[in-house]
Amino acid sequence: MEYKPNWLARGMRTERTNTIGIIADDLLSPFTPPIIRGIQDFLRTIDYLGLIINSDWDPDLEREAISTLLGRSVDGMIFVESGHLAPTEELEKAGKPYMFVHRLFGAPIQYSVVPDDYAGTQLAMEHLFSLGHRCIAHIAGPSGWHSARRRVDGYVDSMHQHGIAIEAGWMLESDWRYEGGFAATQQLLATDPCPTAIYVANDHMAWGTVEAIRAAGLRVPDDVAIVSYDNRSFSRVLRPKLTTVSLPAYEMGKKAAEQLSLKLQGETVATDEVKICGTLYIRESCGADPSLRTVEQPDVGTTVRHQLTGVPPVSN
Amino acid sequence: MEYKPNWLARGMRTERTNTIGIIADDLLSPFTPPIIRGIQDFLRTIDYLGLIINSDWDPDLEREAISTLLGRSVDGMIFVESGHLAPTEELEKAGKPYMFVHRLFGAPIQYSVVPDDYAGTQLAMEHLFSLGHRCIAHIAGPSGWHSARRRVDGYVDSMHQHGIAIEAGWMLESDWRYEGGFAATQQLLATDPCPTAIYVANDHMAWGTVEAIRAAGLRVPDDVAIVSYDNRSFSRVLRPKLTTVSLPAYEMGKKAAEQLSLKLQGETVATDEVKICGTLYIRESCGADPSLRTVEQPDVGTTVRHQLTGVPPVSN
DNA sequence: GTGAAAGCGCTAACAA
DNA sequence: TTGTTAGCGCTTTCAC
Repeated sequence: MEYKPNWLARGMRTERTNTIGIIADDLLSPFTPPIIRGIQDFLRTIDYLGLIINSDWDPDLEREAISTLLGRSVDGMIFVESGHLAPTEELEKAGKPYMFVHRLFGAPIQYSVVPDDYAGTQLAMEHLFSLGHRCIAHIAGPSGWHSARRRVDGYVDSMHQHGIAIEAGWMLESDWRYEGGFAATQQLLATDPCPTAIYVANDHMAWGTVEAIRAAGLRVPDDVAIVSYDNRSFSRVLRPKLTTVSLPAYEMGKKAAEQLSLKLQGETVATDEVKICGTLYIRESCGADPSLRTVEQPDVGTTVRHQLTGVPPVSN
Repeated sequence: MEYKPNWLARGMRTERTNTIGIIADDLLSPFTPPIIRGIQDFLRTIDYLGLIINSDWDPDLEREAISTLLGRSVDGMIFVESGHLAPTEELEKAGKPYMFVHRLFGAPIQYSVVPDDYAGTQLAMEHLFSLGHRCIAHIAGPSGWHSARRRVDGYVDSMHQHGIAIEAGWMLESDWRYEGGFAATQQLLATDPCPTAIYVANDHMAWGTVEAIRAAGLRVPDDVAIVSYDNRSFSRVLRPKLTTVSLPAYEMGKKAAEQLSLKLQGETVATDEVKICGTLYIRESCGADPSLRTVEQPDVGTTVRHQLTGVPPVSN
């Protein structure tokens, strides 16, 4: 009968606000929006809402955010790509449940959802093997990052599992960036024996790899095949379109929210890291048969917008 | 003395929660995160927090979101890229202030912050003129979008102001996408007289333009110069790096929050659209003297992260 | 000036 | 089962 409860009053009484706090390093980091979207979509199913604060990688801001959120009586918290924090004393004292998603640095931590970079790497490597490649090089990210190290492990193990020795110079550490990928590739092309395929640890560097190969007068994928990682939105507009393993940001966010909701209901949740594996998006940069290509989903929203406005779906 | 107020109780008493609702079409739309970040950064200065809900371009979801937010007693609302809504009856009845940011379609509306695409276009065109170009073509976005139409107006007026006639075939409507830009450019290159510069209405199409020009055996910027619009993050990793006018998403969000805070304080705010002009990022695609290039700021957070982790700043 | 008390809307506990 | 009431923590009002 038109009755609309006042959530403030209810929250005051029940000590439950149906709100959680989300502390993100920075909303503008590339994976933060999809992680948060995943969180939001799960929260919606349990009638929760999220209050988002940016900590900008600043420990003081992060502490302040925790304090602010506690003052708002949130029921729990999720730390998104939060850099460094072991939960503050204040958070522990409050006894509210919390989760971490996609912590990038530091030792592994409890109640944390992370990408399964090792398994994702296997996906990429197996694809290359299935296409007949055996001389596969790897351009890695900076070793300070979890993801970079795990992708290296995956590469090394994968090669060994196929009984292939990794030649000197086939594994290079770079910096995640276009320029780094470009430079590393130039080095690689001067290697003997020269690899026929390169597993590049992220899409940015892979872009540089594509351009370096072209600059050397070679073609992708005919002369050198490329697989990379992340499935950033530009990877399907680059030519050739990149074959890449997705970093399952959305799914990770969803999972973290799900775990949190379990804790919210008082259930005991396994403390160890939850690993989520991405998917291989088969496109053009490996030369796989076109019939194998992943069918691309339109970006969320663009089809609805299309129906609404008559304006065609736009890739984001 | 360690006293921490309970915001719920305070809110119940004062009818002020220091919280606003943010209804976004979709957190994953490219300009939504920077707009929200702008809102958040302003809100922080007045001790407010934002509750974000995605409406996914669905009028029903949007109505539901308004209702949810009202139930949470937010003090006001901001609609981010919300497609269509004239405020619902319920919102009006609640008497809470609200603002729109970056409404993409439909008739102009009150209390709305939008990009000044006309002025931004002048920036782009003047840059081209200053480089000596007179034969300038325009690849436009779909005419259903405000931004596309205003960018066309800016182009046409700018040409006329310089006393230049727009040749037949110099103005093409496309679809915002890489493929559209590519195809339009091929058409343009077959035009006589062939333009020496192209003003492309967004970065995505401009990417296609670059590739089409290359495919025709011509060079950017030597044979054809390109300016575009939006300043998407990939525009500075594309080679040549795109000279482009930014869509000032962050600033728009900030402004909207500022306007809302004025309304929150009971001040009367001008009802007409607030227009925010972007900035011209001079890079490589127009062939401007290197000394004129805009100095690039590192992405928010990456420098802090650098200090924290020893890992170099990464472009997002 | 200081201090006590009422009441915001709800739910949980208790009484009938 | 149904109905009544106390009280969550704060601010505002009103009495002193």
